[in-house]
Amino acid sequence: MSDLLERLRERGWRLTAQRRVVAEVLDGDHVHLTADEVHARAARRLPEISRATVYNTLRELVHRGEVLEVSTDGRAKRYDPNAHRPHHHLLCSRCGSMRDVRPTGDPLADLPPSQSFGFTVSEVEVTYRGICPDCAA
Amino acid sequence: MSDLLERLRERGWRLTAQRRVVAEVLDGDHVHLTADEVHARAARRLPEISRATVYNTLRELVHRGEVLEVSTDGRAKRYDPNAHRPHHHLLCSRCGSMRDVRPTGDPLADLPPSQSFGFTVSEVEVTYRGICPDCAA
DNA sequence: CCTTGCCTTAGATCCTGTCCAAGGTAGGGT
DNA sequence: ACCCTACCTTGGACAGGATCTAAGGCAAGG
Repeated sequence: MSDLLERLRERGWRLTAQRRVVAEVLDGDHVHLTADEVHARAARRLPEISRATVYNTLRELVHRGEVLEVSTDGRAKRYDPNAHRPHHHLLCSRCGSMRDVRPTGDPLADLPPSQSFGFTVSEVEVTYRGICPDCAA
Repeated sequence: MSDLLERLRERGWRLTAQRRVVAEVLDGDHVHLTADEVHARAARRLPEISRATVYNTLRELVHRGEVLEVSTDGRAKRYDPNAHRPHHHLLCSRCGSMRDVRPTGDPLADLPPSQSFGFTVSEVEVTYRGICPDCAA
């Protein structure tokens, strides 16, 4: 993700300490953090960073297609830095944690035109739900 | 859904005017209403019904498997009375409206065991996103 | 028809996320 | 190297969705 910042700057993104830290946090563990978790981690390196800035930055990264926003059943949204390789998610119904998965098959192909009801379909999201090893223990 | 109330009463559900009205609202148009929409419609027949009761009743219907709860990307959850026939959803990214769809193929079968990461997977949800005919117009 | 325990209610409260006005700063221009 | 100015950041207010609470209401078994 080091080139991410470079790429964005070329597209006219003003590079600030706050944005750098947010990007670095996302680049880190490749987990799926909530906005508040991103804020907490960013604040370890930049204590004055505000929640609003984290939200703003995440929103823009999502907008620019650099980060994926995944909603998790009414809990806080999670942010997935793995935006460039198509994949789906495995969600723990108990604790809300997630993992990336790459199922076989193409669900978009599984939607016959007769089932489109006039929608212009552009995206499919597949969510597998279950109990994660930690919660099962 | 007329037998729904019967079924629930047999399982020890106390039958009240409020619960009856909520069930009737859901049974109606087979659309996907939000909790507030359910409340609004219920209030047309039972003006004193409170939001809390609608939420309580919906939560229980979901818990008992009689109604499906579908989250829609940070907007209000929607409630789907079509809980007994497996299907998936088509969601308008602009207005949040939904339709049921029945794609071919079984996404659960598309998740190889090597991709389960120790989760006990019990459910798959497929969400097709796009623009509905009304919003495209 | 009475009693009991489950329901309902209004309103407070919580959680996520967005908005706002005021002050700060990156970085192009000179 | 320094200034400007447009863009960013900030904290706190705000909004929407959903849950919780304490007090009173009522279904339905006895």
